[in-house]
Amino acid sequence: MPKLDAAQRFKAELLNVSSKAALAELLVEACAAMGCSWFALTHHIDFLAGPEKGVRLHNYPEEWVRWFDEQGLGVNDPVHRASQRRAAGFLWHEMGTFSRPRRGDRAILARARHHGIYDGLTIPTHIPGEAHGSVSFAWSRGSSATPEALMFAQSLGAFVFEAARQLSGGGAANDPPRLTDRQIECLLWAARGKSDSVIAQIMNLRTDTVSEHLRNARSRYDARSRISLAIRALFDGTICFGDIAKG
Amino acid sequence: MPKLDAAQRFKAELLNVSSKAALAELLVEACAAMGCSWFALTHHIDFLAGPEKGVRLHNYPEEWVRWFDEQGLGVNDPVHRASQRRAAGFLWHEMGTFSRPRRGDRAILARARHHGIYDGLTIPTHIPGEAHGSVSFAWSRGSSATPEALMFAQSLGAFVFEAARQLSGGGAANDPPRLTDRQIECLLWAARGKSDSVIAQIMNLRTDTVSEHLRNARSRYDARSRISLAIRALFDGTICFGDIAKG
DNA sequence: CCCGCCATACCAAGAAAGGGGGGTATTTTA
DNA sequence: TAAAATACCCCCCTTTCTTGGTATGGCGGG
Repeated sequence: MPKLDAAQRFKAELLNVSSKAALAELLVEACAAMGCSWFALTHHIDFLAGPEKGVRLHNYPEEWVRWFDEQGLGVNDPVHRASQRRAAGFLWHEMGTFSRPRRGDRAILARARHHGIYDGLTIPTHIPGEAHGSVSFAWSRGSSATPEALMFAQSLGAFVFEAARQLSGGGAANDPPRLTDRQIECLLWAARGKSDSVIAQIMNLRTDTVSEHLRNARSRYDARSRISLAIRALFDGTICFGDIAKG
Repeated sequence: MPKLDAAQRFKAELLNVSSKAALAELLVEACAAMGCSWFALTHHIDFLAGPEKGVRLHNYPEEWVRWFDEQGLGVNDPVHRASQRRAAGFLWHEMGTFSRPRRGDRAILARARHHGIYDGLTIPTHIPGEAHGSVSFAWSRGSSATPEALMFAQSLGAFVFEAARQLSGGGAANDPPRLTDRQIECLLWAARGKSDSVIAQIMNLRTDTVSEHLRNARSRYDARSRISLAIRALFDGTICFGDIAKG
């Protein structure tokens, strides 16, 4: 297993990549260093735009990817789902300890094995309001993802992500709508399930004023319902679960 | 500089910490391994109101912290600001290359030096919609944060974050309600902002059936509104942002 | 200095949607 | 075989969303 200084050489090269091809090449090298067969990088910029806008790079077997795409999986498979709820990297075979399995998950994993993909690890990375993604490395039959590999991948993951971020146009791309203080306050109460009139009582305002704040917030997010508003604001970090739970 | 296997031992211990004191002790050890003087861990679940709700752990000089708090800094200092817009860890003295300095930043950094803090590095970590945080390590005069230390810290950062997350009650959820397939399907459309009648058209059902599914889902979550339902289901992982974005 | 822009707060009316309550009847599954 | 899950139906009230307004105070550019 590679040492820290190997990781550092990768890091230096990652920060200088100028094309997807170069990035892919580096990831192949990382695979070699860890003794695994495949890598997959997803970097998806905008909640609304879907994954087309980000970077998607991998060397998975074509048939597996075709099946995966045909099924309309994408962010629906257990690995991606788990990566949305974690800060730290994880081994696929330990996923069950922190992510609740869903019906159909086993079928997906079985299908992956059918294509030779037996085990793997994933490093999630998130930047609030900008991009979310992950880097995965996958092993074929006979070998499996080790804690050592996880450590190595963990030290690289964030830099892979930064490289992808640069390739897809950098951080300046999309800043989320800004809400005013009052709009956020109203939104938080709404996210707690309060009606406009109750919010008005709480905030000592007229009901119409509350409606007005939420209306303006919706229009800034181009959201037609308060539920879309809440979820988009949650996704981009304008509000967070802690804010909501607090009330 | 420590090797990857040292990082791994830290990781194993991090995942087992049961108190803030134990976590602090581990971070002191990490400092020793890197040759730095101070660590600072912020894990803010609530980032408008300040860090009271999350975990805040550090061994900075008391006077520095007192000044920092009195100034009402918090997320306003250059390091924290940079950490909100980065996925990868960074050295403080390289911050200028990716984060535009703000008026007052220099004064803050000068003040830190006045308290002995000359250089450092920070590893940001984020989980969309849940928590934002960072781990920093700081060096006193004469030494400085090196790329090697950054690599080491990067490999640990996410696990430190997960440890803090567990301590603040984020990770361990008591078993959440289970929704049926149809309930989840309806909920996802609702979370995308669709009305019951529209959902019914999409799913080829009567409007009442959709309302029924959502009513049952609400009752399982003991939620009075669909917005509470959606947010709680999001929080416990029954649905995730990716699911919602997909539609 | 005035002007526009924005945040804030308030008002009203009507159409659409959500939520609570009561039902019935199949099919699947444990 | 009993319990769920699924699908459908009704009524009634509340809430949300949309579309029109008015008015105040702050802040920066010309």
